[in-house]
Amino acid sequence: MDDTTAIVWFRRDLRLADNPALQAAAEGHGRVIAAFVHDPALLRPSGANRVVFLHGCLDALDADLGGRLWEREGDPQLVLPRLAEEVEATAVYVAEDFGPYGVRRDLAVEAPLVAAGRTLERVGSPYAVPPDTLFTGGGTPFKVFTPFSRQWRDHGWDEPIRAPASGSVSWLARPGPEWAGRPTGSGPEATGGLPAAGEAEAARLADEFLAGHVDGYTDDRNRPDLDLTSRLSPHLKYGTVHPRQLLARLGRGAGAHTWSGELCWRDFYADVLYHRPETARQNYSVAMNGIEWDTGARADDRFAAWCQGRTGYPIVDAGMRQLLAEGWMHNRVRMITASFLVKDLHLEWTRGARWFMRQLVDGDLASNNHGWQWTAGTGTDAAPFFRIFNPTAQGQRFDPHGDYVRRYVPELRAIAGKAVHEPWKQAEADLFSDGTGQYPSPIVDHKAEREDALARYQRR
DNA sequence: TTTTGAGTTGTTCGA
DNA sequence: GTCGAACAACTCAAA
Repeated sequence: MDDTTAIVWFRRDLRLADNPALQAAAEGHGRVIAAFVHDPALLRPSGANRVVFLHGCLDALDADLGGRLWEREGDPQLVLPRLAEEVEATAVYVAEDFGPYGVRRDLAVEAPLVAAGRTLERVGSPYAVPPDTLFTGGGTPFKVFTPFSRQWRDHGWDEPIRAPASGSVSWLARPGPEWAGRPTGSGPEATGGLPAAGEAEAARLADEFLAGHVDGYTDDRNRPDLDLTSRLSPHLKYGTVHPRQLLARLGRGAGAHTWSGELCWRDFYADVLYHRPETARQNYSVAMNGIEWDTGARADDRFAAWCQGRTGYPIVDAGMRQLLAEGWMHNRVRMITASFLVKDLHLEWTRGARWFMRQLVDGDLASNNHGWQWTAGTGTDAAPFFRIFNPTAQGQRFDPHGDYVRRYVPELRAIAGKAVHEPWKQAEADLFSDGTGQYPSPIVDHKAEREDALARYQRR
């Protein structure tokens, strides 16, 4: 350790434990500054939900640092070099960002730093196995999940490192006077409350999940009514926990294997997006570019109905309303609602992906947009595009008692059991007996739209 | 180079 | 209700 100053620039790694960038900075420098930059370019597309969650994470991090988190607002390529000069830092440490914007931003930040005789040190990443690590025998990036996952498991990951003991890092106090305040997000915030943020909360969720529901995860994960998933996705998004910390604690059971596969999907899609950054907006499979999507006034009306959870298909509406209420949706229902937008309403996946990104507290560009591409049949999945979810059958199968639907769609609470998935079969008097307002009739006929979707995909 | 097996998560239909 | 086949045809990855 020498007598120099380093900046640890926190981005989506808002934790002290198992943080290699922080570790490297503390080992190499006598003084360390913890910094976070509120970047308008990232703030703009984020909905209020993620901004609120982010602020919770920053509050927790600042508390863990004894009030020594330096926050700034502005374009990082201006803010970071200025801060480095102000505190005479010789290096800025970050966890590497592999997203399309992150790669560009970090190069733009690095140039002026280097010009001033400083360095940008990329140490670690938000992934168990970072992008650009695994390749096929032919040396190309993987395009299929299963062979990627085999190599991912063979490759393995580092053991987590502990948080530095308190007092072992010389965190510099931030200067007064106090910073003006954080920029807030745009748009409405979830009406039903957002999940708790911060590293301690992530650890609590992990403890709870790994001690309990992980065992039944293989089957239970598909049941939105039971809601036995880990709820760790927002924490993985903001790095209040690293996947490595979770993988290190997983047992050998079937549930643990299935769940680690979800972490593998996260790494896979990050790898795919890194190698094909344009697929954040465009079809991964160019062969699908000819698919005809609906546009115009009727399409806009249908899109609005979908967003608000008023399609007349109960499981779809329950999911979309859960998203509005909580900024989160159960993954099975994400697939059902996505399939409905693309295959029943014939709207382009990018519209749905943007709406999800705006609402989701865990919204991650790679996972979200490539999940959408999987549903739309434009993505990495080589499987048949005629896989079209039947929203009624999916509801009956995965919400077998109708509890999930009734939780989020009050107009249907008068219908008991699984019959709630087919409200159009109810006598009108029974349907609205509790006076909670009118539930819409289905805005489209699934059977007909399924045929239409098949035809469109064949014509492409 | 050629061959071979496989590809997250499904639906419908008919026996 | 349960079960198996058909749904079309292609691309990927490894042998």
